Amino acid sequence: MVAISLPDGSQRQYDGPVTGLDIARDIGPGLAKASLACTVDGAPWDLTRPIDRDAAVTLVTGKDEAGLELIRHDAAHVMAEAVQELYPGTQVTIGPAIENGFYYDFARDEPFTPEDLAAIEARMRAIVDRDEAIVREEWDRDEAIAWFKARGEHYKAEIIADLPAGEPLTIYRQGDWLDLCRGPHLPSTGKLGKAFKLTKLAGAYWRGDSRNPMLQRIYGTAWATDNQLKDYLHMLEEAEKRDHRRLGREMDLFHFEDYAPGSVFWHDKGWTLFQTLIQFVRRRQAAAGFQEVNTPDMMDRTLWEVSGHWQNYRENMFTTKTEDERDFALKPMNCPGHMAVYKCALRSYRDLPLKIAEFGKVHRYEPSGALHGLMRVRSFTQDDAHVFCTPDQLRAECLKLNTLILGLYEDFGFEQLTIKLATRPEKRVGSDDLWDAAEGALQGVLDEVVARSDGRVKASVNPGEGVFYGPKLEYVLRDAIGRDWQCGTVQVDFNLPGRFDAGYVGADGDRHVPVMIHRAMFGSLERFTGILIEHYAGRFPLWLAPTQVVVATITGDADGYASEVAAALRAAGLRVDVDLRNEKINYKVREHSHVKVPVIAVVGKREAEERTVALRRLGGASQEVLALDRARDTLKHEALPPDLARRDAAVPATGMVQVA
RNA sequence: GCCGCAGUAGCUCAGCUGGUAGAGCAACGCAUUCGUAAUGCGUGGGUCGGGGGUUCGAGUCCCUCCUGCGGCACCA
Repeated sequence: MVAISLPDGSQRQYDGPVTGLDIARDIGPGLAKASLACTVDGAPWDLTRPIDRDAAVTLVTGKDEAGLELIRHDAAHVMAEAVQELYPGTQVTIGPAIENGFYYDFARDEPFTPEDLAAIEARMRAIVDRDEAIVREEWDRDEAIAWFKARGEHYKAEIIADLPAGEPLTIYRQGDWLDLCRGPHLPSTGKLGKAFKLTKLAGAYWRGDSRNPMLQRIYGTAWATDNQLKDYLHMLEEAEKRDHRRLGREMDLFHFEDYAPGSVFWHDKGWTLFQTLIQFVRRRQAAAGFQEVNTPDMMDRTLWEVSGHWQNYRENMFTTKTEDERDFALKPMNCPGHMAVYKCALRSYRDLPLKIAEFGKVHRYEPSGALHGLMRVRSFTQDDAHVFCTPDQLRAECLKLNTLILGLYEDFGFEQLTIKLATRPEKRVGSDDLWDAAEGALQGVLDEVVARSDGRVKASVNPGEGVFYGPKLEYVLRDAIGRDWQCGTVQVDFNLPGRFDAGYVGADGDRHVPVMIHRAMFGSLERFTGILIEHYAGRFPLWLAPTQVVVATITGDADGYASEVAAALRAAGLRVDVDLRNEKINYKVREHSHVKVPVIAVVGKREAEERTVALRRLGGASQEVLALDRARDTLKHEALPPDLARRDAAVPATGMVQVA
């Protein structure tokens, strides 16, 4: 007897071994049809694999996340079968399910072409039509290795050889084709359905290591229903519409040139946005006790040797030799410059913590394949700072930085965060004792931050991902369409101050070495601007919009008044354009809406006579007619950056103009 | 850096197997003064990414370099 308990609490008795499919059939033909796999006491289990003991069984369908994953995994297998049918001699390697889809890495001398994708997809559909039974088999390890080797499947043989000995090794057979796989799988290829599509071709290193040969990866997406597939493809189109490279051109924010790969040409509007962000950070960090400095972009090699960059970061640095044979480097980081500022005076413990900030433009030679719009560039501006403090102050200072950073993100609506602790890398300076201390300090900070965050902040570890001089906390934020971006960092550094022979006089009158904390909040201002463009899809909140208001006339009669309106709004600090062109108002509204101007102030004869403006919000269909003074005050208030808005809210309004 | 793909007017793109370039939008000019997402007519604009080669002849074929796109690797 086998007793099966189901998720609804019911129990079923069977005389002997039973399969998930049997159980599903007993419950109903609809469920039998919909079931893809099951779990047995929580473990994934093939639908047709016998269960010979009492167990809790759950049936998995395409509606479950686990079911979708099965579909994607099977899609990978079916694709591999199709590829090997069409292109004999191609070796299979690995093919997992991933978010929204799957991929499979193949080894083949001939490159796949985009046209091949269509052929492969067609063959996949044929395999689904064949409805081949997918059968689980347990094989002996050595036999499996020999079997794959005999067929020239060297990668697969290598994978099996690396599997821990003693564990049962499972092979899934579908038709004439088979693959090593942990499973589970669908009962047959027909169950896969046809809601899939091959999406892209790419190279990928064997085992993810750039020293290994490059394989050919084919990506696809797969879903339980055609509608889900359609929705997903539609979502991709929408994401493309908010691509910052496209919006940057359409909104006239910036451009790139072939002769400066990875360096931005900011246009007036983009630079206005960029500077607005800098002003915002500047106010916030000044309030937190930072002083702002500026250090040279180019410094002598000897400085970089002291810092260790010349030895550890050279391949990322732009260097130059001058006529007099001196080596210089464009700064890839601001820390050595800030060390110089710190060191140029005798520091006492009373000066600590000393917080030095700089909107420093750094240059890094990034691999050509890494460049990507504003997101990955070779010259960028960091909202960088270094906190020099005593070891006793370290923890409290890290916590203060955390508060500052999280507060900043909230003002842009980024509330879901992951903070990763990146620990010591292989290539590093300093003793293990120092690394132990630094990693311990950050772990402690992280634990406290997570504990106090009400679940908004998640923590994880990135082993070996620290910088060569110290471990770091990486702040990863999630944007409006669910993508994660690493922006801020807090790095603890017990090394650089010593290398630079920096010191302070303690309360005991002796000389001590300070601890240094490196921090960036937005990280790269260029990249953060790109993230914001995509996050807001170009529809910036009023305070960030490069052009906040366009005053547009209906007829030439209103030109004089329009200029008056613009002057009044500009006097209130707003960024205003005037559109006096001899065009229809429809045309003007359409054009300014396309470039995402948040407010269009329409003025015609009527408004001129009544001294009003008709405000039209981006995306809105209606207008609001306000007296000019009223419109000015409303917009001025709305255009306040969040920090200044809070300050104003905290101070009872007096009707007096506030001086920033 | 590696794999694949691409580079034609400001933008989006067409240009079959080689026979010295085309559309829409934008721009400019003229007319139109028209109340909330495209007024009409007209005009100009390209050494087809750079260099080299094959050919009587190259946007089209070959080589090479550059840049971009999608991944991989790397990373803010």
